[in-house]
Formats: sequence, structure tokens, C-alpha cells
Amino acid sequence: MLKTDFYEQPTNELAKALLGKELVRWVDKVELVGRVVEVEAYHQDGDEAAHSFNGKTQRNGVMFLSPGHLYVYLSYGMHCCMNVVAEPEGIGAAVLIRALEPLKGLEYMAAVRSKAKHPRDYANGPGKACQAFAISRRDNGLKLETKSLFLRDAPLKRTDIILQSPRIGISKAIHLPWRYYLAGNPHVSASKWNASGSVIA
DNA sequence: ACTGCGATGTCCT
DNA sequence: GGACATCGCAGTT
Repeated sequence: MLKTDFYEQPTNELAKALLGKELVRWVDKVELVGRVVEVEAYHQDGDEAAHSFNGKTQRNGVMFLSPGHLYVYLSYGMHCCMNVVAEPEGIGAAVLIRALEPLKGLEYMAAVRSKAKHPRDYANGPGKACQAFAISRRDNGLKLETKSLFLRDAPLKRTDIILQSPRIGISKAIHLPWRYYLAGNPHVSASKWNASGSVIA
């Protein structure tokens, strides 16, 4: 289980480090496991797209807790998005988990993501990932060191290449290339954007 | 495969 | 009252 020292690093570093890690979720005595394949970094300082840009509010308070907390918010009135708090306590930065590659618990996900025709559609988007892994606003503020919800270390595959691109679905600060994802992975969201990224070291 | 658009709750001005 | 870190459906190529 990854601990606070892993999460307490600069937001972009944490974003990249999260790729390939495994999210473990227990729900109804079923184990769900997903590999992180797409993330976006949201900073506090100078990032107009971040919820924390204008400081701490009732909604974004969790972003200012210590690193490794889970920030869950409601998007467009009907979908949840999950973020991992980065940086030291009090900064207000987080990494959005945009897509997961389902590894375990596929039957459960097929049930809760009944609209999905193919496993690739279970968690290839921030709202879908929350649905598939049964993450809701009840989980807002949890620390990712809970028996039923945590991240586990896992190595990138030898062939994995990290790409970066502008973030998706926002209207502010669209020039900042703070989306990171695994090249060619079929579980990444919005596949039409996948070719637009550039390779990073 | 790609495009446009409606649903819908909460936050903040 | 406007904006929103989305999704899924309908219609078109």
C-alpha cells in the first residue's frame, strides 16, 4: 500500500508516478482492481482550471488536506470525479484520475456499467471510473490508506511510454500540457485525442 | 467513426 | 443566474 510519502511530491511528478499504479477497491466483499492509465495535474498556484485557484471553499476543502486524501466532487450534476491530493498539506493541488484499465472485478463492473458494451468502456473516463469502482461523494475526504480503498505499487511495463497533452474538457488554461497517459493504451479516454500527445522522458 | 446536444446538482458571483 | 475537470444518445458520413 502506497503511503503519504509517495503522495507528497510536486503535482506533475505525482501525476506521472501514478501511471501504472493499481487502485484497489473493496465493495460488497468484491475486490476491484484497476491500473491507472490516464491522469491530469491540477495545481493551486496559477492554474485557472483548478478548483483551488480562488482559494479554499466548502467544496474544495479536501484539496488542502495532507497528500494522499481522495477529493471527490460532482461534475455536471450527475457524475463524480476522483482526485488524489498532492504536495504538502495546505497547498491545494491534486491529480485527477481520468481512466483505469480494469484488472479484477470485471463482472461487478459489467453490472454497474451496464451501458458499456466492452470492458474498455468500463472506466475510460473520470465519471465512468467512479461508477465502475463505486466511488461517490461519500468517499470524499477518505485517505487512500483504507482497507477498502488504496493504491498499490506496480511497475510500468517495459513497453509503456508516457505521453503528455493539454487537459480535456476544460475551458481555462487549456495551454498547460498537464495530462499524462500511456501511449496506445485502449483504456485511455477520448481516443481521438490520443495521438495529440508528445513523448516525455 | 464523428458530431451535436440535453440532462442535471452544486458551487460561487 | 451562469458555469461546469461528463456521459450517452441520436443523427449523419
